[in-house]
Amino acid sequence: MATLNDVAKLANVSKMTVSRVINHPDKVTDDLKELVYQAMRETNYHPNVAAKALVNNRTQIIKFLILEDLDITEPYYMKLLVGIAMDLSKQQFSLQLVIPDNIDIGDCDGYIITGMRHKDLDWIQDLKKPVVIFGENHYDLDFVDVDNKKGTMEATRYALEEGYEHFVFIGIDMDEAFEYSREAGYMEFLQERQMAPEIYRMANHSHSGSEFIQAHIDQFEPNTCFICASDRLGLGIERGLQACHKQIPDQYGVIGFDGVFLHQIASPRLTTVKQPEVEMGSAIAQMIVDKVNQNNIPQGHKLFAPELVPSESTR
Amino acid sequence: MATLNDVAKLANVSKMTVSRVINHPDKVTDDLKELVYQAMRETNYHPNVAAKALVNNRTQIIKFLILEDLDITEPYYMKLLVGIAMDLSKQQFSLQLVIPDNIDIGDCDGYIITGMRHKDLDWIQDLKKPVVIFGENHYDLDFVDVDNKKGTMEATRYALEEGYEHFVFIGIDMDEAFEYSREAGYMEFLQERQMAPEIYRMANHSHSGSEFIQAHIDQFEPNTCFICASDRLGLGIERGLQACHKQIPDQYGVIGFDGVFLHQIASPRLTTVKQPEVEMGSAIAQMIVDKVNQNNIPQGHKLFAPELVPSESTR
DNA sequence: AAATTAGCTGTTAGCGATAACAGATTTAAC
DNA sequence: GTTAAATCTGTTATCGCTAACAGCTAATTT
Repeated sequence: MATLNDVAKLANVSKMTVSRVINHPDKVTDDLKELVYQAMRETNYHPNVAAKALVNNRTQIIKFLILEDLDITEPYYMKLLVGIAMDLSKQQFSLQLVIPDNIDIGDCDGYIITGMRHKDLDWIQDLKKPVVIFGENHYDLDFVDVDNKKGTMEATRYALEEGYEHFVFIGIDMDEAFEYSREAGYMEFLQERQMAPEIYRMANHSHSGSEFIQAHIDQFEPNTCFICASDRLGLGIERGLQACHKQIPDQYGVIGFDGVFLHQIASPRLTTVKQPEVEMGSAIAQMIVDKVNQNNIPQGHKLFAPELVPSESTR
Repeated sequence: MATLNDVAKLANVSKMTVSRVINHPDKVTDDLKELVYQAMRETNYHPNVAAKALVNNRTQIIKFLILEDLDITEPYYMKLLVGIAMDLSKQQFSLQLVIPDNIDIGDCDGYIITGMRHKDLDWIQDLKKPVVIFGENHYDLDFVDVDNKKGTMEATRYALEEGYEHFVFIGIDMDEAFEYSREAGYMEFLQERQMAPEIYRMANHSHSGSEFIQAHIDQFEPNTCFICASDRLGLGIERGLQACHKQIPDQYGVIGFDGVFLHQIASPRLTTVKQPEVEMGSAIAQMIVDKVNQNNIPQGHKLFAPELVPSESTR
């Protein structure tokens, strides 16, 4: 591998000039810059990450902490991870995956955390390195998330446009910001139209959705659309309706949330609110790298517009 | 952070001795070793990865290449990744995730590759760094995989023990080693008992399985058990049977393969051949690290015994 | 008992990069 | 035209660690 020195010799300048061309190009004349760029191309120069890390007292490592139970979330993070990993490597950072039962050893330059709950606030605030959260929160922690409220709002609007007359929200019984936002989007849309919301909350499992429907099917008139807080619940609702011999999408509609894998394997395929996972991953990566480079200054938050993907579970 | 120097001072030895205690403990007397260990504990010493990497001309980075389409495999690799990541970080390596549409920049010490197909052989053999494959192959490339043959063998045995009389294999129409091994396990088991195998191959999608059953249900007498090459196919077979109003598990049994997420959300829950993903991940990590440390010498392969997990889709 | 050897431990140099300072050159100012 | 200021480039030292060699002590040999 070519080093700074090789480039410097070829360009007939000092290592320092080459280094400056890379890190402070404004402090070098254009002539020299051209020379150096040329030499870099000829030698196929790529900076040595270890050396850079050493001299900057960095590790070039970002840790990705998944605080949720993997058995539940398994498919969810794969694409997010891809988005994060792609962007981090472009910036010469690598990723370390950390899950709870994996004692966290070794240093890093920053953390990306997902699945954060209230109880985690204390130790997260005590972390000495920059942190970015995936998932909205009200703690002044920088975060990236999908616009949950907008998602359910559009889902409800879509259900209305497709001619359903009743709208029931199937939520997750968790005391977390994303759930409140999803409920809020649904409620706000209905209230603007003088309609009363109807919300049920349950554990985020397909079987809870299925059992719930079978136990309460009498309460739900035909032409009802179920807006669900997750595809997993949506899948369960579909199953429950099928067990009751109801027609989807004619008699009942179902809309999920996430658009991560599960909606594809549902039958009928689930209309869902799809999250732009890869882009969100990139954004998180960008945010944590910026934060590392800018001395841990706050970055605020970024909400991504979800996309309603119509499929077979609605008309 | 404490450095070698800090430890050395506290223990009243030279940096070199401390370094030796870590890397060549046999070349240091026990007394000194104790002293140094004590000092390391007191200073809470952790080696600086960047410095180590720099001096060893390493990157301490392993790349994980996923050559398959992520939309298909999404949930599959998450736990494997966790296993790999856990073990790699223990050895002070970090992971870089690489997928095809992500130009692969930057150096690394070794590769873990999954989803390899025949056509990939050439460039993989040309890689200049150690490689370990996830997935069996006949190319003399070191690999880790589940014992595919054993898996379908046990699945078929289980179906027989549960009283099914006919055994049909639903395979994936891919010309790859893992598929042949899965078929071989099924065939061998039947042939030992003088029974004729019956194999159908199709695309690895739940919908292909479902359509296949609906088109050919007449060919399959009751008391047949379908041994599937994937949970995805198993799920589809279940759906097809249900569409034909057949009883699972009484009239027909279904056994999947993988045990990665999908079997849980099937209804009835799918009996499956579960792969020990996390352990396989650890093994891959260990293998690639050994290979890096041992100058790229061949490591052979490791097959992991799968576990048959009975559930609702068989008696 | 002197000479050889084996076994530890310490010293030096260098991995590839950068910050801080010093030095050289150009430009501006009087 | 000399001096001061501004701008650019090079030199030196350093980040934390380890290989290679040098140096020392203690054990072994003759």
